[in-house]
Amino acid sequence: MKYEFLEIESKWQDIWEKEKPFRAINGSDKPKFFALIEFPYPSGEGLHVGHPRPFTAMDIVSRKRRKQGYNVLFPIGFDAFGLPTENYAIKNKMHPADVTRDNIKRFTEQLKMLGYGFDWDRCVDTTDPDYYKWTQWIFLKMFEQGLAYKALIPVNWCTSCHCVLANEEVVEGVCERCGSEVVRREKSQWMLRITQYAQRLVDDLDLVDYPDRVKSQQRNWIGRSVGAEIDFKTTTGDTLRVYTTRPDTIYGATYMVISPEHNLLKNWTVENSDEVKAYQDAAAKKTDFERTELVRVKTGVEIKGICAINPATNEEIPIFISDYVLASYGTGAIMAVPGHDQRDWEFAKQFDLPIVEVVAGGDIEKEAYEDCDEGIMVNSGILDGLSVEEAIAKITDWLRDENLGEEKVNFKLRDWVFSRQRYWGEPIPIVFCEKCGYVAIPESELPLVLPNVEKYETTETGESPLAAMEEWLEASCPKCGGPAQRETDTMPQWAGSSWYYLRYTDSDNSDTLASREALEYWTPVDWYNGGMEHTTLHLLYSRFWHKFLYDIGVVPTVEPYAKRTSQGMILAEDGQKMSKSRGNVINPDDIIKEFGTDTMRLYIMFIGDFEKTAPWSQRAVRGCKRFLDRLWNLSWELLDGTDEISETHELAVHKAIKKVGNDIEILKFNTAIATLMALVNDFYDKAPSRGDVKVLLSLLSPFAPHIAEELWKLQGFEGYAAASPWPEYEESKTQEAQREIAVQIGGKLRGTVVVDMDIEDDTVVEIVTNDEKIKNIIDGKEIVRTIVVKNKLVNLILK
RNA sequence: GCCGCCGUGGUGGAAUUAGGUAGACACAAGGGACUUAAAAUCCCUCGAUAGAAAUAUCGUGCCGGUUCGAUUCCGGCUGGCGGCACCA
Repeated sequence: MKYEFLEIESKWQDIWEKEKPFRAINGSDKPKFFALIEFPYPSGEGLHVGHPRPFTAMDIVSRKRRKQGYNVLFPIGFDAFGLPTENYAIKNKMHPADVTRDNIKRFTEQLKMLGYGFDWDRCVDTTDPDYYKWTQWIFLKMFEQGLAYKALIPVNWCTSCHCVLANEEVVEGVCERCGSEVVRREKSQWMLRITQYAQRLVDDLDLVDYPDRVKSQQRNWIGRSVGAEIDFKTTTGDTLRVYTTRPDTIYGATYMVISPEHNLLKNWTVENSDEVKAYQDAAAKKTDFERTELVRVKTGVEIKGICAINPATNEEIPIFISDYVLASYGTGAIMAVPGHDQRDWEFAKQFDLPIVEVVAGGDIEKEAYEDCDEGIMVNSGILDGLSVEEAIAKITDWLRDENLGEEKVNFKLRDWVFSRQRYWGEPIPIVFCEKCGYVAIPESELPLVLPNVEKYETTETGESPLAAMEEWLEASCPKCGGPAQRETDTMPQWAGSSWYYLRYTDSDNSDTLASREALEYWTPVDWYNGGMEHTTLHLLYSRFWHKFLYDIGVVPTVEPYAKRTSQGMILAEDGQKMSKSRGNVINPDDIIKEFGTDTMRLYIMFIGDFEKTAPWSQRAVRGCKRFLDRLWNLSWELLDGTDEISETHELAVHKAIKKVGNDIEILKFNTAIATLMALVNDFYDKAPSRGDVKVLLSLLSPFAPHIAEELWKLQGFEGYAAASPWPEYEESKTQEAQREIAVQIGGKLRGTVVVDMDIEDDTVVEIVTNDEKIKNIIDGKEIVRTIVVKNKLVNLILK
């Protein structure tokens, strides 16, 4: 009988469709396991080979957990709002909702073809009003708590998407999505106060099991730093407050700088106001990209006629405006310490300002001495002779006592720009009333359904397409009943994905986003696998939302995800990123058609270290197909022997159970598969019993579920391979009775001997020294030292 | 510039948890069997150099250190990848 993989695979997929063996049960007594993958964005291109890598990995883990007796929730859904769909709809003159429906249909078919054990009954779609009702509800709760607010701010404006972007969506000065130029614009935008959670987002990283690279990237992005705010008086009676992480260097502050956007001085008796104004105007015109990425020659203008007074030295120091100081960080003004800050040093050189050394140890003639952990304070009045650490403590106390400043923690994290001038997103459930301001629509009116519009093209002016729709715009104020205008911006794509995992626990609930009972049972997510590219986007955003929901008593846990892992990217055969424009995209459908789903699943897991990038190899796919062919040829006929593990293969089988089980837990799917391949090779050397094959099929079933199920049935084993308990090994049976150990002379391998496991060191040495070959080498020399590593080696040091 | 990760055969990658026989498993290549032939399948070889062979020497980016012993630990360099970046 031939291995008709296509027939076998569709047969089992039909059975799963009908019998729903992968359904998760609410209210079960079993221990729960919540496995999560990042739900896909249903693009027009369909699945690409990047998708199956994380999906298959978590499918394997889920299937193993089911076999281990867990009630497993492994759900799937679609993150379907967003720009690509809208752009595609515009281009092809379709409605985004229709495009979304078609794409979801295609994705669903493809995912089912890959044989994933998803609980399809809990499938969510972020564009479904029954779903986004709760996205809007969460927004209203945030608005209620003052965490959602509207502000006129300089925003990142994508010149191609005609839309604002969050800081997280701007990569190297261009739009993360389309690569177009991002410019600065002043716009009134809805904002979410994620900064209020900055400290907790940092602290609680200690509570979760994330890879270090993820934790450090989030910490880096949040950018916590400890320093002090210090007040500097000006000669015109103003107070300039600055933020510094190095208050100890205050005696070296020889000038001050304020950012061009800020007008921190009330008493503006500037002698050269034209010059200052011109500089401010020029800075305003620059994009962020120009301000940060281009030539970093320091520019600036001195504000003439006003000086600041250094509170430590009581000396008058000049004040400059310069665009190397950012308005958005700290207080928007700094005390410049050119001796110990390279940027200040460059500026001081440029403008011929005094550079004073206050920490000894560097050479401030050449460059600023920044890394002065070991330096000693000099030229610093009360701080002289102290270490930097001591000086920081002392000056901070002094500032507080003198009422000149205080310790202060700052974050790089900015509030989240939450509105988008696009059609295909969740409407923001707010109206604007002349009398009452921004007013929430009543909860009872949710969902606020996205209306059908004639034209949903973007506008150059930066207005949402909804703004052109009068029936939409006109509303009445829920507070005073007077005329009001609806918000026309929509939410960003990250909104729906910030809480979707919660919906899975109780996806049909119409009274609440999920019942308390379901949340108590299922959350937190036990294992969440997703891409590194979401570390400072989705992963951070959803941690923020979750913490908010915890604070208002909706969810029972502080953190959404107990454990996070990340897959590496799949590159094209040429080592380049796969992309349509390069024409090197691999379509999973083609692989499945030619080799079958099980081969596809195996290869994508065998390709290399799961956490690292790996290039696709069309040839190597054959190796995995060959493995399944060999397995099929070995075991489609009824085998001889008992249902017990045979004595012949006892060692190999027990070792395999241990190795495959452990490897799945630590994401070493490639070596797990290698172990299974080696086992089949063993079975070719010496015929296996039915029991040996039973274990093999059970171990294989999470990886290649269709063929495992088919062979399970052909052998007449009870029930389904997927439902059979995960095999157990006996530690004693994973140990060989004898072992080949290395014999080294002076650390160099000189031979091997076979000895009994765990025998006495003395006995091993005796065997080794009596070995013919070793004897010849030792002959005539004295053994000065003998090192024995049990079951591994003997090393003899000769003289 | 700062933070994190990585460098192993012709190729993808094992071994790195705790220092202990480097190259598992697979791809490609070469040889053989079967076949009219090809494909498929099965068997063998496969880091480099020398040798008929046994074997010897070298070999995990480079230099050095610790150690009986280093792919693994430490220091320095070099190349690559990812993130952050005028954040005071």
